[in-house]
Amino acid sequence: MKMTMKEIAKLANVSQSTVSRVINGNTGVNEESAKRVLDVIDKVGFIPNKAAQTLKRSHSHIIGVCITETYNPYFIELIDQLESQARKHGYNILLHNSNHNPIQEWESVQNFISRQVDGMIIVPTGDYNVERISKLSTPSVVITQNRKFLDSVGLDHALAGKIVAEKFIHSGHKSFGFIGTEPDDKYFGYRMALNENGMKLKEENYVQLEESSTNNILMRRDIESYLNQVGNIIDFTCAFAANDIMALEFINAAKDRGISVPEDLNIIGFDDTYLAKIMGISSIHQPIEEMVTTTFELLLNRMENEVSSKPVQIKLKPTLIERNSSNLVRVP
Amino acid sequence: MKMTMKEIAKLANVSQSTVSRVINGNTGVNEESAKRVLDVIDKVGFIPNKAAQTLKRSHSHIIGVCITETYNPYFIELIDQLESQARKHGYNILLHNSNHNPIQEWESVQNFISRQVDGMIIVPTGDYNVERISKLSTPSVVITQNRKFLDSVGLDHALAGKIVAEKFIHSGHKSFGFIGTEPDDKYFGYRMALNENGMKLKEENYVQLEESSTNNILMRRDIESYLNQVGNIIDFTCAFAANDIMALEFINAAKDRGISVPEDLNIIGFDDTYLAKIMGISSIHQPIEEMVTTTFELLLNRMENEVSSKPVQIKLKPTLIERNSSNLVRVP
DNA sequence: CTGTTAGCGCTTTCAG
DNA sequence: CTGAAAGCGCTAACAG
Repeated sequence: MKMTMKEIAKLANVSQSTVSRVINGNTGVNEESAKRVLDVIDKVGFIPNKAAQTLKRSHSHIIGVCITETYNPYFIELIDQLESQARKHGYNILLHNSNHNPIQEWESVQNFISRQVDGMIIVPTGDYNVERISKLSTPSVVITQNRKFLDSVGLDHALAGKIVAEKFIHSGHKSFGFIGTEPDDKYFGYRMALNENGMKLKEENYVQLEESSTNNILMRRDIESYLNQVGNIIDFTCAFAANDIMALEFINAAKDRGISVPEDLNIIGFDDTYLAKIMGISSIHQPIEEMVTTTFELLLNRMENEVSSKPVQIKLKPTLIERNSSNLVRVP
Repeated sequence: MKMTMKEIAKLANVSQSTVSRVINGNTGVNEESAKRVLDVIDKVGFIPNKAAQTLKRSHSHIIGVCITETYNPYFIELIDQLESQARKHGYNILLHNSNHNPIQEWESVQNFISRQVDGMIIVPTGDYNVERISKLSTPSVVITQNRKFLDSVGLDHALAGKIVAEKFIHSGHKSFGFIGTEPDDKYFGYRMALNENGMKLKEENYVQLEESSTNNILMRRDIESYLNQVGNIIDFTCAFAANDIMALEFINAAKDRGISVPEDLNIIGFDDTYLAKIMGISSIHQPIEEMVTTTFELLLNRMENEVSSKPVQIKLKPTLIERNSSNLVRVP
């Protein structure tokens, strides 16, 4: 069942190298023999062994992709783009999930190396491994975030925060909230823009979720506990959520307490996943397709040119997609 | 930067085969030399070339996975399980997405073969390729569906339909709806159970969505057009949706017309994705983890034993997870 | 316990 | 235009 070139060669009455030649582009092979080879290949359904090709050519046409989670639908759209654009360029995807675990991340990277991947695309678990990844001879690019040492294509999160802040201010809001895990650029950009406009983000209006709340039971529990803590009285009339799931969960929790969105509370999420689309939640859109396109440009460039120039940091621009949840009705 | 065993051997003053021995389990190697080798490996960060190993051992420790879409969050949970369980067994995942396209599916399979995958796990696009896949020397198992010719682990969809039907009848409903693309086992099981209980599923209560509605804009459009067609009057008080997204979209569309769930309309979805969990939608739960576990059992078994026994069809049992959307309030 | 040797299946000079 | 031959990095007899 599993043929080799040698056998094809015998069947077609040519040498193995001729078989190889016709498979790799036909250059300089007599039409007759070429046809004969092609016929045999077709008849027996021969498929060349890529392990051997990889060994010989020392490149595999595989790209290792390591993401941090699959919980957020955002990552699915990312995987989808990655897979389809990779294929467009003639590459396959070896997919790993680090689950936010730096050790697992490093193991994945080692695995990629051992498989002779031609490049890696990584959503890092943090700063843990980026520097040593940058020292490897296999080119990598960070996606979704910006990190030193490596090419990276992310989003201008601070600008996202600013856009949201300005939208809220423009709508006439006076008290603001934030829903997220640890403070990040989104948060800082949001707060700063608020300050610049003479507004303030009160500390008690930071609905802080545990970093580990990457599953809905925990997330909802954290939200409930916040709400109970403030006696079910939400002191803000608008809030920026660090992702769409958080936005949605907060909206649900509020609704259970008779607080309606957008009537009593305006919410803007982040990622603009289909969750936001289905539920009519305003959200900061990340241009995933463009992000992936840019990532491949960088990666393919590094793969082709040995030249190791300085890493570049690309920050794409976020845009606000307005839907019902920030559609001021009677709030302030 | 990229070392080979030969170089390690030289640095550690042993032969290449000794290096190979210590890497592959240390059996029968003098402790001294072993330690020396290990030290060198550690110092230079040597990682063996799996392409060479694959070529030599003629197995790759890769499993090819080909799914049909990423739109439904159900598939994400599937990918996640597949990846983590594969890793647990020492395998990596090569991920492809056929996008419901049989031609792409076959290309993926060929690609898998060329990469010497040890096995394949496939969500088929239909019956197009299963038979010829079954003839390949690489073992495969179908997941999520049941198909002839190949080992397959799916769900008892007809039973799911029956469970839903009985739940609705038990709640006292008298008129029933169905939301989905083409009629399938879910639908038939549902209708049959209804009939057996003296009830009827009227043809005009079949909210038929285009097969291609695998993105929310199209799906919503189809729902809207159905609703407009029936003059915004929903003739049923309960409906079974073929997946959670459809359920949610229908609930939203109904809500826009002043029809509340569960007050005026009960809905049960399918897949029990986090969408259902977050939104409080009752749904038929698919035991994804168990499904994947079973799939690996079958696959690993085929991979280890050359014996080609008859393909087995496994149908796991669905369960209904009741949430708010089927929580009868005043409907019938 | 360890080194030597012969390939795994393919690509790629090098001659002819 | 085409065959012979070397070798990619590794494993696994086979001798010692």
